Order: sequence, then C-alpha cells, then structure tokens
Amino acid sequence: MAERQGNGRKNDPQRTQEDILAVATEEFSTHGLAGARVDAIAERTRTSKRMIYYYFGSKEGLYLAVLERSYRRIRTLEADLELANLPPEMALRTLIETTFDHDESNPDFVRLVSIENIHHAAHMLRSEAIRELNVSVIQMIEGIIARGLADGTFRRKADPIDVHMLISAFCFFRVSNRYTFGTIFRRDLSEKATIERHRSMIADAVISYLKSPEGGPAST
Amino acid sequence: MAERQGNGRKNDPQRTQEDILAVATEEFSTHGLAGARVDAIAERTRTSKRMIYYYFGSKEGLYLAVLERSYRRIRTLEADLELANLPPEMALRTLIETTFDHDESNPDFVRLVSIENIHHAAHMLRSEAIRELNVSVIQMIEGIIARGLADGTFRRKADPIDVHMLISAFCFFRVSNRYTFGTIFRRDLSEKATIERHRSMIADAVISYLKSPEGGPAST
DNA sequence: CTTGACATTCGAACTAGTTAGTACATTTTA
DNA sequence: TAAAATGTACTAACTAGTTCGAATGTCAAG
Repeated sequence: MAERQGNGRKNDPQRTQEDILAVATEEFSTHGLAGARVDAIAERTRTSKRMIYYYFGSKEGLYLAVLERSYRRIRTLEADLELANLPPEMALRTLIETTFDHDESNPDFVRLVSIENIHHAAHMLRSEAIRELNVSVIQMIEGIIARGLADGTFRRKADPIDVHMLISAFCFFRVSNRYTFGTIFRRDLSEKATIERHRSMIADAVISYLKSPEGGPAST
Repeated sequence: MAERQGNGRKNDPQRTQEDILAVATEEFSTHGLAGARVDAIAERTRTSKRMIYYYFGSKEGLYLAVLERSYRRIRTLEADLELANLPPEMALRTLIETTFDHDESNPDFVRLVSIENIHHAAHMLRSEAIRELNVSVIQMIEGIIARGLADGTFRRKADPIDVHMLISAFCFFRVSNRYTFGTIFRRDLSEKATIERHRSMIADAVISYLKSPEGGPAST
C-alpha cells in the first residue's frame, strides 16, 4: 500500500555519520562542550538523536569524534607543500602563510582547540590519532633553519618547536581572540586589509628574528 | 543563652563577595560558563548559594562580575611601569616581559578570556568597565616606537595595535594553549628554562622586527 | 545609650525546566 | 532471517533559580 509515505529511505551510514559530525562541529565550537546541546544537534541533522547515540555512544564520544575529524583535516594541508626546493627565506614565508591561511579559514578548528584547552586537553590525551600529529611541521622548520644557517640567510640557531610556537601563536590568536581583541580595540580583524597586513607581519617578524644574531638584537 | 551556638557572625559584605568571586573565578575558569555549577561554587564558599543570588542575581551576573574583577586587576600593573625614561629598546623589552610575566602568573585570567571568546565576547560587550581598558598599553607602545624611529633604533613604522597583538598573541598562547601544545609536542611549558627562553625570544622577535627595514627583511 | 530601619546572613526544602541517555518498535539491507 | 539502521516517545537525573521564615549585625538619629 501507499501507507508508507514512500520517503524512500536509503541506509547510508557514512553519510549519516558525516552529517552528524558536521553539525556537531558547529554546535560544539560555538557553545563549548558543556554548552552544546545534543538535542540541538539532532534537530539540525537529517537524522535523529537516536543515531547520535547509536554511532557515538555519548555526548563526549561525539565531541571526541569531532575533535579527531578536525585534526585529521589539517594533516593533509602541510604535507602538500614542496618547500625543499625553495630558498630558506622563501620556504619559511610560504610555510607561515599556509599556517596563517589555515587558521583564518578554519575558525571552527581554532575554537575547538581553545575548548579542548579549557578542559586541559583531557580528551586529546585519550586519542592516539591526534597526538601523533604535527611532527612533520617541526621537521620542515628544522630543515629550513639548517639550510638558512648553512647559506648565511639566518644567523640564529633557534629551536624549531619554539619557532613553530611563535608562528602558531600569532596565527591562532588572531582567530581565537578575535572577539575580545576586536571589542577592546574596536578593530575588525576580518577586514581584508588587516588580514594582509598581519599575514606579512608575522612572516617578517619570524624571519627578522632568525636573521638577527644570537645574542639578541640588542647587541647589533 | 547558649542557644545560639555563638558562631560569632560578623557582617562583612565585602569579604563575602570577594570570597564568592574568588571561588567562582576558579570554577568558571576550569569549567567554562555552561560547565560551571553554581552549587559547586556555593559549596566551596564560606557562605551559601542564597548569598550568591543575593549579591549577583544570576549565574551570568556572577560570571560577569568575575570577568570584570579579572580585568580590573591587570589595569594596575601596566600603569606602574616607568618606561619614558628608558631608551626605546629597553623600554619595549621591559613592557614585553611584563606582559609575559602577567599571563604566565595569571592562568585563570587567560582562561576566562578564552571562554569569553567562545561566547563571542557577548558579556564583555555589556560591560563599560572592561572596554575602556588597555588603551594605555597602546599609547605606551606608540610612544616607544616613535622615540625609536627618531633616534634610529628602529626602522619600521609599525602600527602599535599590531605590535601589541604580536606580543599578546605569544604570551597569551603559551598559557591558553599550554595543554594541547604540550600534549602534541611533549613539552612542559611551565619549566623554568623554557619560560626564560620564551621570555627573551618574544622580546628579541619583536625588537628585531622593528629594527628591520620597512620593505620586509627580504630586501635586506 | 536606645531605638528602629535596613542590610546581611543562615539554611534548607522546593520547583520548574532542561537534558543526556534509553526502551521499544520498525524498516532496510544482504 | 538476521543484522544493521532508523524513528518516536519516554525517563531519570540534574540544575538554575526561588521561597519561606527567620536571626543577627550596623548605623544614624533621637
């Protein structure tokens, strides 16, 4: 009979999970772990709350899945860069701008990381997948610094993790603290001109730091 | 008679409020706005939940009070600095190290700001007190840059707000992202040697940036 | 020094709304 | 026919905020 209103349901577990994750990412990143509402996520999904628990077990399970998915997405970006052929300064600038652009265009990711920090990275600790990340960036930076020192472009023997932190900090902060910073200084950080200025600023700052001699720029 | 168990109650509204705020600061900064529990705060207080609502009206009211109190505390720090007498480079270094030390020793404040950003700075917007802050830092930086350009110490005409952001970003990030960064790179950011290294690193980076010529260090 | 008005404090039970998670039935797929 | 996938309605627990009924401290005016 035409009793079944022929909604033509097709089982598509992958799509269902992906759909849930996409909506959950948005919900968690705008409300935090405790602030997010499972019902709110369910509503905006093609599917139901039932399926959230079917696939992810609990609210925390869902959160962890969201977190892992976000991290997995970056991984690919950096790997694609072909920096070994570029001269050190250019290679570094390219890497920095990639990081900058990534954070700028992935505010959800940035917010999730902020949230995870509020929870002392407790969930991240439980995830193998996430921890083994970002090792490649460090190796890249290490290589660039070594080449730069060898050919005289750079003069400072900096720790690659420290340098990565200097870069990350600025790129991340621009996005993570956009609202408080913007409110206090009445400045819209998403304006195109501002973005461009900051993009070159962080690159210039890191590069001039590496060019300046070991004892600090004071001794120049 | 000894009916009243002679608990010797003293009315001390200021102390009561301060007590509540101190406990609430801790609760909010470790659990976020939604994650914090009013009952949990009440329990760890000398007083009761009743008094929390008596003085602060609601959970949000309490949160806002906590936020304002945290901001008010920094205000004093920077004002005390006497930078006008120092040569530009030294003045800047002192300012940077003050910011660094502040964030390092006020993780609660840093976390609250992170939380506030997750909420799009919605509460901060409603607080006059907070917005009129931090103007002084910008003026200080502006003055230092101007003096440095005049006497030839610096060569780059940088925007003082941008420079403040470069400084803040690093100092803030070290604390705000301590857990995720530490987890991924297996590095303890609260080690004394690391702190010292980072302290001079951010100062060196900013100073060498200002010393490098306008066109970017590429044109050197 | 008294008095009265008002602010502060106590405490504990209570409620109304919310929310994470589940039971049970049904449909699809293979 | 069995396992995977889905839908609906429910529940058990939690939690912000309230209510009631006091007792006690403070301070200015008389």
